[in-house]
Amino acid sequence: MVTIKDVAREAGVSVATVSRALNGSASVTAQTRRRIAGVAARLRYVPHGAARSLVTRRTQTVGALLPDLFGEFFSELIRGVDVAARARGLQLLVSSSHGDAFEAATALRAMQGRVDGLLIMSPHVDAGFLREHLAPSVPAVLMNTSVSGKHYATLNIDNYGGAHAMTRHLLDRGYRDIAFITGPADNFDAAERLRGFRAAAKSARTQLLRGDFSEESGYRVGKQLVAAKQRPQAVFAANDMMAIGCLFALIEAGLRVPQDIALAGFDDIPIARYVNPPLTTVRVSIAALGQGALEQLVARIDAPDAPPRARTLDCEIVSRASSGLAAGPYQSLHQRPKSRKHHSSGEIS
Amino acid sequence: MVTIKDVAREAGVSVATVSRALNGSASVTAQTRRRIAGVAARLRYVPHGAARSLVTRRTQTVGALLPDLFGEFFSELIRGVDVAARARGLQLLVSSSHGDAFEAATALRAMQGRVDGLLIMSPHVDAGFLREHLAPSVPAVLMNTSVSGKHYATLNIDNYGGAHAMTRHLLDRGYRDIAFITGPADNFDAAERLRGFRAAAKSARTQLLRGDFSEESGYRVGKQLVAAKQRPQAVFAANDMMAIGCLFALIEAGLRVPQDIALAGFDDIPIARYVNPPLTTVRVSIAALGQGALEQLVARIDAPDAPPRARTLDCEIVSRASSGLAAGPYQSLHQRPKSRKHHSSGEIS
DNA sequence: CTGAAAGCGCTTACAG
DNA sequence: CTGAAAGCGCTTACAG
Repeated sequence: MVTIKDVAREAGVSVATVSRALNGSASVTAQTRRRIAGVAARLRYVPHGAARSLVTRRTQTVGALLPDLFGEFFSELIRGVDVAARARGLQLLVSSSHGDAFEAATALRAMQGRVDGLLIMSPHVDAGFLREHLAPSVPAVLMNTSVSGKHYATLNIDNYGGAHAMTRHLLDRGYRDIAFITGPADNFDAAERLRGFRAAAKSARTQLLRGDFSEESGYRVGKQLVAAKQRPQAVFAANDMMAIGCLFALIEAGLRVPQDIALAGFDDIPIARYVNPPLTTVRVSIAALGQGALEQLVARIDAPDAPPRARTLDCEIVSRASSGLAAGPYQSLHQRPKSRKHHSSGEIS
Repeated sequence: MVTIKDVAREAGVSVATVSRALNGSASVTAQTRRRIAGVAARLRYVPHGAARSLVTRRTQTVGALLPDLFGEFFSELIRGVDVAARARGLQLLVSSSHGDAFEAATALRAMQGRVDGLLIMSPHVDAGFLREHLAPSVPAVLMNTSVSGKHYATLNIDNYGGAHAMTRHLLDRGYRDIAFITGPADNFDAAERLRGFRAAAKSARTQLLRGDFSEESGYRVGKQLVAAKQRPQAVFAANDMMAIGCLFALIEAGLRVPQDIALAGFDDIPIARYVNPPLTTVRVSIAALGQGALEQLVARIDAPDAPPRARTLDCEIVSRASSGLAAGPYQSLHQRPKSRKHHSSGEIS
């Protein structure tokens, strides 16, 4: 391994000068700097990150604690974080799939001391958990959390507003009898979406059907609806996967969407526009969530003593055929309003 | 910040003893160990990762250099890596979206010295690039690469075998006139898939149509096919996105799939089973790719001087309605059919 | 079984 | 502008 000593010896200067030259300190002759840079390049010198971190107290790394890495949502989230991190020269340490609070705590502790700050999104993380496992000195931003923004920086999707707007959208299209498929009872997003639906649907006939965010649960609810004596005019599912499961059940039973029953979801996952009919849904800019969270974290690292901010990201209604819009012309994934790239194993061109 | 000194003082022992107790060294009384563990917990002591890395020469971190983090493929890949890494107590540093070789080189250098080993998948990375930017002392595993396994550990998907098996599948179903939609000319996966098709289709009538892995290119090829005087009996696209683009063009023109023309893709992206008719395709276990790569890397870290291995992962044919299978009952994403496995080259060297 | 001390590779006041 | 030296927090031979 090549160290700063080797460079110093080779360039005929002290290690202090090498350090200053390579870190762009002003007090080095242009000539000396050039010579040192040349030697460093020739020797393929790469500074030892751990040694530097030990003395600077900075790792140039941020950690992301996520419930999962898989699926549309997390992959876009992490990419948003990655892009914003790269723009600031920060590395990204990820950790996910913590089945329980103990695993989440282990991951959280393992990250402390290796990162300058933490992005946290986890169902296991509440105020008590943080008090127990997160050192107060570690800057952190909580995402999609019910934890109060009083003591921690937070960034939430406007689940309430999105569900409210979608409910109004359905009401505006004339649907007066609307069923809502709920998400898991203990899920913060699900609760907020339900709250938004309830607030907007006060004047309508409503019913709640229990789901758990899975496609299967949507399918089961769809079967129930098919068997019911009186069907609602529209179904609003708390996420797209349930809406799609429900859609399959309705179509299997020979019902027409939206003529017999309208349908809407939440998330705008890519499959939403591929199903038949394409699904009306609420779009969340997930990349913006990731990017915004990283920027909030950087601000917090730079000014740890500033009061934490509680931010909320807007949603957008995407109206497609499942709520009554006429089918449009063919559009590829790449021509969507907000274009997103899709990679498969082959697309590593 | 709480350091090992604080724990030592509080427990009335030397820092050496604290270190030994906390790291599970045998030569510490159970009683001393207990006392120290108690003090450490009370003080919420977390060892400083950088300091430890500096002396142990281990970071307990592996880096993953990927072309992107977004989409089905990478999200599943990274999860496979993450799960395997967690099982071994390793952290995961990710870096992606390098537009050119310079960015990839920057990312590669930034990771060196912060990780114990590297997982590399990048279109910019070839033998020359590695010679230039990767220190020979850094253990690495290359994925989906054309770089020879002589000098580097590699892990590839069996693109050749998968394409070969799919072509045979189409031949077995009686299609004798098969068109192949190619991927980008300079893409390794695309070239291998083409090679597999050619080898298996020797006895059939074939034609090649140029695509670039994008949905649009598949759509364009579909339009060409519709306009052609004589159509092939089946189309095999080098990836699913092109197959889906092609499918839309065919359906738009009023052709029936598979009655008028059969269709197959490669990758088994989730959308493949949602389109109408569901798409016959080649499935790659991407999570297994990520997991396998991490395990190869760990082996390399543990035995840097062992000769590098070149491994290949099998693919699996997933037969759905687009190649003539009758539509089955409703199945959710999570209940995807286990279809027959084909066994090909398996492990080389 | 435990402690004193050296040292990992770097940065940064402090002198000059 | 440059160098000698201290020190970041930890681990680990080396003594005892």
